Amino acid sequence: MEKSFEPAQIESRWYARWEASGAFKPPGQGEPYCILLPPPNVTGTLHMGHAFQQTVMDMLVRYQRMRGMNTLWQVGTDHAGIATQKIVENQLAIEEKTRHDLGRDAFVERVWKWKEESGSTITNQMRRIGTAADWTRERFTMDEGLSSAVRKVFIEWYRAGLIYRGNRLVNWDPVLGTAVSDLEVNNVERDGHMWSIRYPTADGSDSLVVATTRPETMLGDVAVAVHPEDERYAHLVGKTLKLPLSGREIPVIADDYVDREFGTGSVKITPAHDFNDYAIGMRHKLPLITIFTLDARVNDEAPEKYRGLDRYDARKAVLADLDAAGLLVETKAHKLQVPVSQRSDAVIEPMLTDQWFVDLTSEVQADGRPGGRKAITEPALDAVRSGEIKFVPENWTTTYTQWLDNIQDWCISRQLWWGHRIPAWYDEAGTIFVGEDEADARVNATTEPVGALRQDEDVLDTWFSSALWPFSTLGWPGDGPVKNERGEIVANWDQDRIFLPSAVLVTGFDIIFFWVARMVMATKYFTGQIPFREVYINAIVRDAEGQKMSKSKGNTLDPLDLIDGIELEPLVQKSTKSLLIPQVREKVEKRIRKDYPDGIPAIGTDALRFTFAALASYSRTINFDIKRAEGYKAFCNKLWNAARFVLMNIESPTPPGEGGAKAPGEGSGPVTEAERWILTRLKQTLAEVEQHFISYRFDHLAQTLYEFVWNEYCDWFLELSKPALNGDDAAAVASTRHTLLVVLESVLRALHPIIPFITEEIWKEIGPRLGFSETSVYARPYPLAADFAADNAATAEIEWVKNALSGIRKIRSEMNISPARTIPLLLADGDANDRPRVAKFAAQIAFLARTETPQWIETDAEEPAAAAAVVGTLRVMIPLAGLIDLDAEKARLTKEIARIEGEIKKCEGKLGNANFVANAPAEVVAQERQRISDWNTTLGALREQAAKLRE
RNA sequence: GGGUGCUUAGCUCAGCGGUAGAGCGUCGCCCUUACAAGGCGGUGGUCGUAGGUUCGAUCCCUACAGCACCCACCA
Repeated sequence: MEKSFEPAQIESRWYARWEASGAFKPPGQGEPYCILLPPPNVTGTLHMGHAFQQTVMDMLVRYQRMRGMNTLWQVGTDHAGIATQKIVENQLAIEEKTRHDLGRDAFVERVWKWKEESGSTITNQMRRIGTAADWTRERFTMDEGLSSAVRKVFIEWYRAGLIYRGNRLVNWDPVLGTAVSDLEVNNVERDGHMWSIRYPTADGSDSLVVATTRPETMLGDVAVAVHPEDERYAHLVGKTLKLPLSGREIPVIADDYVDREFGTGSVKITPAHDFNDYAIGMRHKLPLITIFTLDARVNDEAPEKYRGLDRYDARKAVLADLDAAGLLVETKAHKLQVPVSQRSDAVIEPMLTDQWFVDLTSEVQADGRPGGRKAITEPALDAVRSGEIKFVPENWTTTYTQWLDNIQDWCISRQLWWGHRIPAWYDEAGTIFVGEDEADARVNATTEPVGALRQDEDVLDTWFSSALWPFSTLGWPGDGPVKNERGEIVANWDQDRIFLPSAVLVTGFDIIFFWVARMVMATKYFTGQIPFREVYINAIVRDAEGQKMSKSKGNTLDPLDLIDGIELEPLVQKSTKSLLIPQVREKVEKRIRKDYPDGIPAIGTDALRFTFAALASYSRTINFDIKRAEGYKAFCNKLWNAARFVLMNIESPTPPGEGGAKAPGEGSGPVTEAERWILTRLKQTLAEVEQHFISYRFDHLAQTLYEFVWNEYCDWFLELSKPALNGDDAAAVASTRHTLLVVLESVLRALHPIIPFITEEIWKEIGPRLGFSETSVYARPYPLAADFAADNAATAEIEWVKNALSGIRKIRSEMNISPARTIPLLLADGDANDRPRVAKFAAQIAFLARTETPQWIETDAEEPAAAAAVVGTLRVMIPLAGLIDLDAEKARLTKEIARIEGEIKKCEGKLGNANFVANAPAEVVAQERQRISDWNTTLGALREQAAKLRE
C-alpha cells in the first residue's frame, strides 16, 4: 500500500468496476428493499443538497444490500418543465430568438437535444459520489413508459370526475405566461403604499372612501364591500356608487369578510384579480371584469387612455388622475405581502383562465352522491394518520396533515411547451374528448364530435408525473416489460411490484407538499398501496456560518470541488461566470478570495461522505464547514495507516500464512486479553451501529465508528499489540495477527456504507489474507454484534492497563519528562489482582509508558521520593531523583486530593439526604455508594503518597 | 393569525432525569520504526431567563426573551 491515503487514485479505480459487475442491481434474493431517488432536474448539476441526500440514501442502500436484502435503488431524472424550458429559452435569447420563432415542434426538439447533451452531467456526478444506484433501470419522466403512465392516470381521474377543466381564478405568472400552482408562489414582504380613494355615490350626494394597495385594479371593480354591522356605512349599503375614472356604476354590498378596523373599513371588490374578492364576488353573484391581458397590461375593458399600459404604469396613471380629480384622499407607506412566482420572480397576477384541476376537495360518496370522502386526499391523510407511513423526525407528520387538511384543488395545466401534453381534444363546439390519442378519445366519447378535433395546447405540471414515480418506474400499469430507447428492459410490473412500497423516502422538507403528499395520493389511488413506509426528512445544507447557500452570495460549494480540490483562480472563474450583475460579481469574487485564499483542498469522496454522515442529526439545517471535512479526511488517513500497520506486521518478520491465511473462527480463539477486549468493544460498537441505522442517526453512526477505529483500535489495540507481536509467545503472535486482521476487516465492512472507496481499496488487501473469496467488500455481509463474543474479565484487565498507563503519561507530561526518556517505575500497595496484572502486562506498560521493568516496593521497605498515580489502591510511581521537582509534585498531589475531596463531598451530600436514599432507585443509591467508596480508596492512596513525600 | 424548530465549551453541534461530551480551535511537550492528515497531556461550560414538578432538572412542565423556518385571504 502507498504510504499515505490518496483519494483521487483510489476513487478512480472502483466505481466503474462496481457498476459493470452488476453490484448495484437487485440481487434477486432476500426481502425487497427499495429506495426511490428524488429525480433531479435532468439538465441540472449536483449541489451540496443532492450530495448530502444521496449519501444518506447510499448508506442505507449499501447497508441493506450487505444485510442480504433484495435492494433496489431506483434512479432517474425529471424533465422539470418550467426550469428546463427556461434554460433553453435563455439559450435562444442569446440568438435573439423566442420559442415562438421556432414553433412548438422545433422548440421541443431543441429541448430534447439539450437534454441529450446535458442529461448525463448530473448522473455522472452522482457516480462520483459513489451512489450504488441501479443505472440499468434509469428512467426519465418523459420517457415513453412514464409518459404512458401519465396519460393513463389523467384519463382515469378524468373519467372518475376527479380531473376537471374550469374557468377559475389562478396564479398567473405574466413573465412566463403560464399558470402556476399555489405552491409555486411565495409571499414576499415588500414596502408599498396604501391609498385611500373616494368613491362618490351615483347621485353625487354622498361618498365612501376605500383603502387599497393596488389602485390600478379599480378599473375592474364591481362593488364596494363594508361590514354588515358597520354603522358608519349602514346607510350606504344597497346604494350605487359611480366608479371614478371609468364611470361605471357599482353597488355597495355588506359582507362580514370586511374588517372594520383595517384601512377605511370599506373594500373595493375586483373579483377577476384578487382571490378574496373572487370569493366575495361568487357569494354576491357579482360580474367578473378582467382588465389585464396575459402579459399584465391593461386591456380593452378599461377606459381608452389606460389601455396597453403595464400594470405598474397604469397604477401611476390612475393615481395621477385620481389626484387631479381630488379623489385621492390619502397615501401612506404600507408593508404588504406580494405574491411572487418562484420560477421567474415576477409578481403574480390572479387571472381568470381555463385550466385543468385535480379535485382534491369534493366530498363524494361511493355512489357518486355528495357528502362522503375526498377521494384522493383522505386516503393520503389516513396513510399517515394511521402510522402506516411514518415521518422521521416525527414532527413533520403535523406539517403534512395540516396541509392536506386545508388543501385546495390542484391546478395541473401549464401554458408551456416542454412537458406532457394534456391528452384532451376539443371539437369545434368546444366539447372535451379525453383519451390516449385522438382516435382513442373519439372511441371513448359519448357524443359525436362536431367537426375536427384539436388537442389542448397545455402541458401538465411537472409534479404530476413525479407523483407517479413510486409505481410508474416499476412498470405500472403492467402491459408487459418496459423498454428504454436502446431496447433494454428497464421495468416489468409483474416482477417489480415487489418493490412497492419502497422502504424509505429520503427527501427535503421543502417538497413534502410538492411531491411527498402527491405521491401518497396517486400511489394510494392507483395501486391501493402506500408508496413508502418511512419518510426521512433530511436537513438543508447551509454554509459554515449557517447562511443559505446561494450563487449570488458566493457561498455555494460544488461537491466535486471538495472531492477534487480546486485552485483559487478557477474557483473564482466558475463562481462568477454566470453572474450578470457586475456588483454581485465583484462581491462574490471578493468573498471567495477571502474564504478560500488557497483554493479548496481535495478531500475526496469518502471524507465528504463521512462529513455528511457526521452532520446528519435530526436538526433541520446542517452547516457545512470544510474544516470538519478535513478532519474526516484525517480519519480516512488514520484508517489507511492502521491497515498499513496491520499488513506490515502480517508480512514480516514471519512469512505470510501463520498469521494470515487462517480463516475466521479457526484456531483456538484470541489468546491475549487485548484481543478479547477489542473484540468485546467491537461487539458493543456493532450493536450501537445497528440501532443507529434503524433510527437514521447517521451522526451517531459515524461517531461510534470513528471512536472505535481511532480511540480503541488505533490508540490502544494497535499499541498493545506491538509488544505482543514482538514477544516470544508464538501463539500470542499468531493470534494477535489474526485479531488485527479480523477486527480491521469487520471495521471495513461496517464503514463501507459510509466510505465505500477506501474500504474497498483496503479490503482487497485484507480480505484475501483472511481467506475470503468475495471479490468486493460490498459482497460481504454486514458485520453484526452477534458475530463476536464479549469478555468482561478481559475488558476489566485492559481498563486497568489503560488507567495505569494514563496515570504514568500524565505524570510524564505534567512533570515535563521527555517522551524519549526511559524512566524507572515503582509499584506499591495494591490489591490481590494487581501483582498478577503487573506481571502479565509488564511488557505493554514498559513499551507504552517508556519505563524500565516495574519494581515492587514491599510494604515496610524504604520508599524513595516519587510522583505517583493511583489505580484503585495501587500506587504507580516514578522516582523523583533527577526527573521531578519535589515541590511541583507536592503541588500536583494537593490539587488532585482537593479535586477528589470535592467529589466525595458531592456524594456525601446526596447520601446524607434521607429523601434521596429513601426515594431514589436502589441501583442509583448503590452506584453512589460505590462511587464514594472508590473515591475514598483513591483518596487514601493519594494521602499515603503525600505522607511519604513529607517524610 | 396558525404551526414547527432552535438557544449546551471560542466556533459547529451531540446528549436529554442520576459523575457535562465530540469535532474544529487553543496551550504545553514530542518527527517514539502505521500515521506530524500524527502521538501524549492540558485549558475551556453556574447547559437562554424566571418559576414549577422531583430525593435529584441541561433533560419534564409553565411563562418569558431572543433566533430561524413553514403555512395563511387582511384590502
